[in-house]
Amino acid sequence: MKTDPKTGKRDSYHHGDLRTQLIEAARVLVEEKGPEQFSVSEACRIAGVSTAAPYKHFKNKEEMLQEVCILGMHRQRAQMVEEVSPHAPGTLDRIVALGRVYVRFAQEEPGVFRLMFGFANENDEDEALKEVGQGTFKLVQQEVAWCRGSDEINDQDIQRAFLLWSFVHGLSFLRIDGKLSKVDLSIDFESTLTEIARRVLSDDVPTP
Amino acid sequence: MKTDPKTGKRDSYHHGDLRTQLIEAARVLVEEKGPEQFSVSEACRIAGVSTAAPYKHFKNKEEMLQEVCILGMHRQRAQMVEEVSPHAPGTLDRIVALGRVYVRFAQEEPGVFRLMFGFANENDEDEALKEVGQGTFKLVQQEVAWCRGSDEINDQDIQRAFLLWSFVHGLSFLRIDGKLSKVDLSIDFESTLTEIARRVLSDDVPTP
DNA sequence: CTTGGCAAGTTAGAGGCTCTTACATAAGTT
DNA sequence: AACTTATGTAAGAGCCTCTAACTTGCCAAG
Repeated sequence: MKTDPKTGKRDSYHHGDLRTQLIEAARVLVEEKGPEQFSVSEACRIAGVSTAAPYKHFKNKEEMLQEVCILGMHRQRAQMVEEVSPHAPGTLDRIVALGRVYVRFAQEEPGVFRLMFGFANENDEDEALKEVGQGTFKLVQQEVAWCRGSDEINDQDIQRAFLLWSFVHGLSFLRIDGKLSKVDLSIDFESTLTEIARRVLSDDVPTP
Repeated sequence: MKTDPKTGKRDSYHHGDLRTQLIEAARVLVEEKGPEQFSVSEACRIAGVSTAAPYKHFKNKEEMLQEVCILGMHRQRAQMVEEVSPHAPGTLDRIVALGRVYVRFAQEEPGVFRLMFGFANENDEDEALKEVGQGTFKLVQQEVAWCRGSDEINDQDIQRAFLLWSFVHGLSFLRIDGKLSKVDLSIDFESTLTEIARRVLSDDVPTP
């Protein structure tokens, strides 16, 4: 059932694992050329099947990209959970860890990261997408509440979690869009994230 | 030289103002359907010319979108300059005004706003784009320096300006991507922006 | 062991898009 | 009036997405 990577020919008529391999091919292509430039045809060439084959597994191109998108969100979340775990609950370190994963994921998989947001707005109806996204945001809210010394998330926590999210989101996009190179200042992300978390989570900030 | 909006027919063989009208049609389409969905053919239909006509005025589709992009950046900058002027230099109000324009522009012209960033990364070579973008960022840096009580921009100012930019950038994108509606908390942008500016520009922030 | 059904491939093709080439027309210049 | 240049059209190559109809091979029931 294996495909020959050179010729794209298969042993048998049936592919065996086309759906999975198409998603992986799509992921690679999205990363290589950006979400816009991705074409189903090219993914077919990689998987070694006819251009009509994907339509047995996906409704259309969009649904294919959606799978890439969801897998990306799961990877991101898994990294967050892992990277947060070494730190004691209720510490800034955990919040910084979440931010670090966010920014790093954007840098390591800019194509998928773009897809995750260039996409979700139009496909807002999709429940799976919405749920994963909200779940990840809940992680941040919970950390903020713990930092405050409470298990319960209140409105202020949500507000502050959203501010932190906005910040790392903007930072991630500016970074992958190369806007940082124009700031001819090298930025240490670790300390920047810590600094921002401190400023957002402080209860009392003097007016400058 | 006028085109009949109903039939798309013209009085004369020559259009007279095709370049301008194509850019405007492109802007409208980018706004209506998003930068991805924009097609040159559709712009031609609106302008009432053959699909080959644009190629007398633009190298390709990308160059057409680039014009839309640059005009957008100029609009954004003009709004900033105007909205900042009523406030006294060296006040937080001016910084907040810049942020307000940024977020508002994203909301009022999400298509063009997306284009301005989904685009610039690939077309980094283009000098015109780079210059306008850097110029706008310089505005923020200058305001930050003034807030500090100096005319000279130092490294800390650049750093802080970049933090502010990251924040409003992320806020803008999360907003137009509808991620805010999922935070079932209504957010007052004016006070949020003020709060963030305060926190970023403070010299001394207590550790939470 | 045959056979009928189903899942998952194929080929062919419709209709859309970008962009090129060759030609046609208007407008300005000498 | 003739030449030149700018700006339009028509036709078509070569992509793309997605559909329809056909084919192949697996699996289960008789």
